[in-house]
Amino acid sequence: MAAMDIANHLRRHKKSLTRARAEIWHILTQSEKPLSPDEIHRRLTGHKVDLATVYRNLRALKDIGLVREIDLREAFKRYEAILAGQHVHHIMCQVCGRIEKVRHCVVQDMANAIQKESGFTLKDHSLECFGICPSCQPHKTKAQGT
Amino acid sequence: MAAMDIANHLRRHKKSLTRARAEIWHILTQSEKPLSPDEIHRRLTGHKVDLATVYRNLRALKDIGLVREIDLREAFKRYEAILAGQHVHHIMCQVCGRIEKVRHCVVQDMANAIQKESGFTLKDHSLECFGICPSCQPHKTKAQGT
DNA sequence: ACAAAAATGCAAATCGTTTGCAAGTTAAGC
DNA sequence: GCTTAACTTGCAAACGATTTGCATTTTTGT
Ligand SMILES: [Mn+2]
Ligand SMILES: [Mn+2]
Ligand SMILES: [Zn+2]
Ligand SMILES: [Zn+2]
Repeated sequence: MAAMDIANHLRRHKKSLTRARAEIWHILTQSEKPLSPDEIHRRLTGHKVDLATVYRNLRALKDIGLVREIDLREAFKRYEAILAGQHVHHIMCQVCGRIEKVRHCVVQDMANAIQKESGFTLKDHSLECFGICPSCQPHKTKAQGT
Repeated sequence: MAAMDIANHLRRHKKSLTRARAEIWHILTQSEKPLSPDEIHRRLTGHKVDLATVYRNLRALKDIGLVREIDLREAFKRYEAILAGQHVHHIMCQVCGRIEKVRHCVVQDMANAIQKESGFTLKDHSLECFGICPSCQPHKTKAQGT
């Protein structure tokens, strides 16, 4: 989604391009990881924006396909801009919480199997991974014999 | 997880096998789909059990690996018994809400790619699918030429 | 600039889930 | 079977993320 297109995309869906929306969109496009509504709210610097407005706008942006909602088993959801129609998943370190993108998606390969097994037509999926990031890898030391 | 083993599994974790736990476990093992805390609560027939107790027990069972928590983008989480250490995913119909198990898991194949791309060691993942079930498939009619 | 449509701030409401505490139940050893 | 410590429960209150009603402000299309 090119920066210029957002206004048109919004207009097509009868949504206005407001100050809050522009700023939220900018924050999301600049972030290297998905952000929570509260994180976004705290990064809003210009004109004051209510947290409820952040929630309303995230939902609006999600509804028209500009933003993706992500569940990483936290108390809240995270949101990220969908750039160039990209499809990504995430992996979160179970030790330090670091989050990275995973561009591989092997689920398409699964769709046929699912179709045969259950008769469902696959439309969408969530795949979130959890593991241990390079910095948190347990150091391999020689066994100390108890 | 054989029915007899649950008591031992609980004991190993310093948990008691209470009336509520036994009944919740029974309900989960009988259900063909993951249930919400409220659904479980409503299915409890014997001695009265508080909803808070259902939540506490679901968490306890999850913590010791007897139960899996599932997020299907609803307002609540669902829970299912982990039988025989099985690893399953789910697919939910976007039209009627029907939920079925997906036994295929292609994520393992992805682990190597993730390891190479991000250096993360994969420990766990969530994969939930959304689509259209056989009953809800749009009927293919001949094009009417507008 | 103008009227209509959409969005916002603010405060209150929602709602799934959690928690403190006193009372009840279970586990384990005798 | 008792006895006690550990664990669990009911109940009501608290929590925290998210949503909503409504009066007011901003944005849009002409
Ligand atoms: Mn995918
Ligand atoms: Mn899997
Ligand atoms: Zn880490
Ligand atoms: Zn269906």
